[in-house]
Amino acid sequence: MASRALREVGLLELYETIERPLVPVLAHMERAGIRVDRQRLDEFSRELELALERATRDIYVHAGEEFNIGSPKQLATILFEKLKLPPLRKTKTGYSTDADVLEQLALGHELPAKIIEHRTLAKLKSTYADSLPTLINARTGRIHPSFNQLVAVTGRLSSSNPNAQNIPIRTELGRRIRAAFVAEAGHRFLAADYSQIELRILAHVSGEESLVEAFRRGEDIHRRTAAEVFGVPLDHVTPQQRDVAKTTNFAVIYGVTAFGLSRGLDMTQKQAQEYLNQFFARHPKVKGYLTRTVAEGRERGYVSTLLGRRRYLPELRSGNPNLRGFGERMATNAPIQGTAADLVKIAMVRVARELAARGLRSRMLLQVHDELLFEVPQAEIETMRTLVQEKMENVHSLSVPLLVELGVGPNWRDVE
DNA sequence: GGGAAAGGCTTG
DNA sequence: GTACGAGCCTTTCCCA
Repeated sequence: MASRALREVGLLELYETIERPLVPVLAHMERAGIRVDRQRLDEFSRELELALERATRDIYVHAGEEFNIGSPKQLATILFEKLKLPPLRKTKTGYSTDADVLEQLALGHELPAKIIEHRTLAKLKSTYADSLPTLINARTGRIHPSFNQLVAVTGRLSSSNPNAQNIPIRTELGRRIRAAFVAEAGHRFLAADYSQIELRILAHVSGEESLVEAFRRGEDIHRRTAAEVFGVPLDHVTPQQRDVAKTTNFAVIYGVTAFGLSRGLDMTQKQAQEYLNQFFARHPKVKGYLTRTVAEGRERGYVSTLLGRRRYLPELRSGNPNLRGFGERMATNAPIQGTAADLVKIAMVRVARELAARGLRSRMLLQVHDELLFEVPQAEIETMRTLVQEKMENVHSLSVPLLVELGVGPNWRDVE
């Protein structure tokens, strides 16, 4: 019987208290769906079309001929054969033309920047502005994403048809897509985000005092890291130093390598290695935690989250150094990403339970890994602010506080 | 004509 | 040779 097998591997509680109760919560979210403003997207699509036509004409002029801009193969021929620009990186089948490469090439020619612009516009148009309206359900007038519980190996959810977890936010143009996700008349969206949840989990599981103390004091964690790594007082940290520290912090969570960090920071591998050495010198317990986690994974064959969720990693015993390296990065990342996923899922179950128990009309609509989005009747806004923040922040007691940031607004872009 | 692979871009 | 986890789009290739 399944529950006996789960009990034997210590996963019964995870199943009974998190995964199974989550099923009806996800079902409710899928049935609820979310409203998107078709007119707004259609209008934006027409604007994008005009911008694409302009960009296309520009590109043909700079290239000296017409070609299919959507074809990396044809683009590579133009850039690296016709225009003799330097090929910076290879793919399996030819020369890479990705955004990183094009940004470098843009320093020496006008065409690459135009290609980037064209790709940005084409992406927004095809994936979002033109696709989302086709997914509007005729009966509900809303789109109904699927939340997949059995896809991501770390325990995260994924989302499809559409993927509601990669709606643009980083650029002004992209945020116009987000603005088309609108709350029902008489309602507002309430967005609740965990602040720095993965770094807080790293602080907790490693026991690293400098991180734990910084979070307890409510400090800017990247600034604090910069001060330590660069050996300067907190108020002498430059924005550039903070940026380096921020990237380094993420690199550690991702399973750090000097190579990867050097790419992220646009510096030599040697310089990146020096930052890492300095980081680990100042954070010895983080170093110890990472080493311990990999060793344990190698011995047991799997690594675990705080709540016992497992990721099996046979790669850790591979004789192939490349494969083993992958395994080691996955081993350091999975417990952190997976613990965050566990905590968010628990919070979802508890918030849903509270909504039902109190007969509230607010509905949970989306989960984006460390964020929950609710549709809230005007009259319930203050109640929901308090309820959601309390349930999320107190989901589990750690050695550092969990902080949730709230925003309210008429659409998913303008929540503040 | 259709499916799979490749390359690329979006997000946390 | 490399950052961790996903999904969707267009082009290209290959086979029936």
